[in-house]
Amino acid sequence: MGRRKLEMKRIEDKSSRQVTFSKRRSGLIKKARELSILCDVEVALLVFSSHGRLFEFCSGNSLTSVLERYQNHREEEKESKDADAQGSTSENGGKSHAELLQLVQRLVEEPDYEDFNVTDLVELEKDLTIALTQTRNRKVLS
Amino acid sequence: MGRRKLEMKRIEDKSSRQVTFSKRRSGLIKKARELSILCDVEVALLVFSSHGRLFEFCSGNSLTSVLERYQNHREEEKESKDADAQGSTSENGGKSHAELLQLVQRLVEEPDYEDFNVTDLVELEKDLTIALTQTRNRKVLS
DNA sequence: CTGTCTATGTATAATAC
DNA sequence: TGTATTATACATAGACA
Repeated sequence: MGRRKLEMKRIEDKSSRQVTFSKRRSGLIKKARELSILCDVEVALLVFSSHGRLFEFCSGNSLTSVLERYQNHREEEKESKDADAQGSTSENGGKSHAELLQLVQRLVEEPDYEDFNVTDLVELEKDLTIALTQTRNRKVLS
Repeated sequence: MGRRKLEMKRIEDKSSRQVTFSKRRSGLIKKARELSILCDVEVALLVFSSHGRLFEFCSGNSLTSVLERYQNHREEEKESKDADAQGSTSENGGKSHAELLQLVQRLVEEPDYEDFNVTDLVELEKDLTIALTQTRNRKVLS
């Protein structure tokens, strides 16, 4: 977005890093504001400079209210996870991707694989959904 | 940034609004991530869709830790405001803004003002820097 | 609703002051 | 140290699948 392409790693030169920080920070805040206006959604953004200075943007009245909403959201999320964690193998969300891959592979290669029953399949579906969500999140970030 | 320029107001067509939300949200998260990597700073971003879904980005391990840092920052700020509301010359940062103003005024009006030596000037500079930082913080938060 | 394409509008890295 | 300019890279609106 400038004269040349930047590698995605920490800018080593202190001076350029500072300049880039200043420019990109305002750009980011501008875009956060645009998103909240155009799409009529709540947005909160916090940036701490390396020297501890705080820059923030918030679509509504106060960042505090957004943060409260975040806390509520986390609690609700936790409750719903607890609710269906009854069938889950681990607290934080099903099997590892490697495990899932093996499971799916067995299922595909051996259609009569006898350890599978409806309960297993329901759990498998849930794990795949989680894995899918995680993968999508990573994609957005790359 | 597309075929035509968008007005900065809520997009009325529900479908376009949703599409724009999806695209700009990923763009914003990507840029938040780039800022945190390139400039080696802490960034937290929260977006609530109109249907209450949460999308978030956080540069470190957990949003919680960033939010804690935010809370601390607010407390420190409150303390420093309280401090200079008293017109303090106290521990945490030099002279009151009123005192500084007088000092600078004397310096400007009387170039030969005799009480100034290098040590005083160094201290003055330090005080001005602190005052500047406090003013900037207030500006950012307003 | 998700992905793709592409013309255009924006953001910004480097540079000049 | 900013501030302004410019050349590029990037984001995305609209259209379509």
